[in-house]
Amino acid sequence: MIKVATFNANSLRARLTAVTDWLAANSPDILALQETKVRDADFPEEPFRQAGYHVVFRGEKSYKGVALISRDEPADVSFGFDDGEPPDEARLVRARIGKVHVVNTYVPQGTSVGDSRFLYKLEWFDRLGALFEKEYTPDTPLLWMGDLNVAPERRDVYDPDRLAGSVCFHPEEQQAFKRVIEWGFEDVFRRHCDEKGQFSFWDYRIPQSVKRNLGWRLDHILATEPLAAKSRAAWIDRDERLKPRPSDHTLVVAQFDI
DNA sequence: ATGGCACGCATGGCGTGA
Repeated sequence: MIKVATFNANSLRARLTAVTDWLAANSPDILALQETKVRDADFPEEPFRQAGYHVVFRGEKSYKGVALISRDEPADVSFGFDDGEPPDEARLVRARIGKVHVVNTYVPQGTSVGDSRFLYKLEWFDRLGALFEKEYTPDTPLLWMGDLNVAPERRDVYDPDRLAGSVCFHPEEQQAFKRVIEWGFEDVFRRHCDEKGQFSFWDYRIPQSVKRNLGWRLDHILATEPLAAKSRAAWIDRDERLKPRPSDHTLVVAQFDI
């Protein structure tokens, strides 16, 4: 069995102890991090090495940043897109880890509907779809995980009527996301849990948002069909979000029998 | 009521996040 997880840390340095404690307590084989908010020269590699993990990362000052933390040494590591447009390396890292290919993305949040950054987000999904098309096949044992910044369905936000048309819960984003999925992914979390009210993000600004469960499901673990068929469990670690000084996201976890 | 809170920064207010 292998265990994989994804986590938007909202600053790795602010969350370093939380992440290393979580690794020690949960022993995942692969952890995908987003929003590390640290330039490569300042990345805290040593605590992960001491914990027995390999780590590859790409970040920039203050914003963005992705990392892959793994028991096995990652092979064929690459960052960003290679499609002639700006590569946006601090949002995409991919590698082969053991028998599995992993793509870890921090999809642009989009700022607000109509903003140029919202259009960039929609294009970003198209670029990602082209990357999957070019680099993999749906038969590849492939994991796509990360902060994808889209709640795909009504059951994935706390108040779908109120939030209808909001950034991260907008039909155009959902369609762009769905187009990528239709290339050959299955939502591994949804394979194991179809309840509403299963969230991975709760806004800091809403009082008692976690206890009131006013959240969004924005962080996802998807897999191609041959790999999804081997998944045995998936869950959201809500308790981590209830600890002191949390990220505004929490971890999504899945296990595979491989 | 479109607020709030957390983070990083050649900080003391601002841009960003979602």
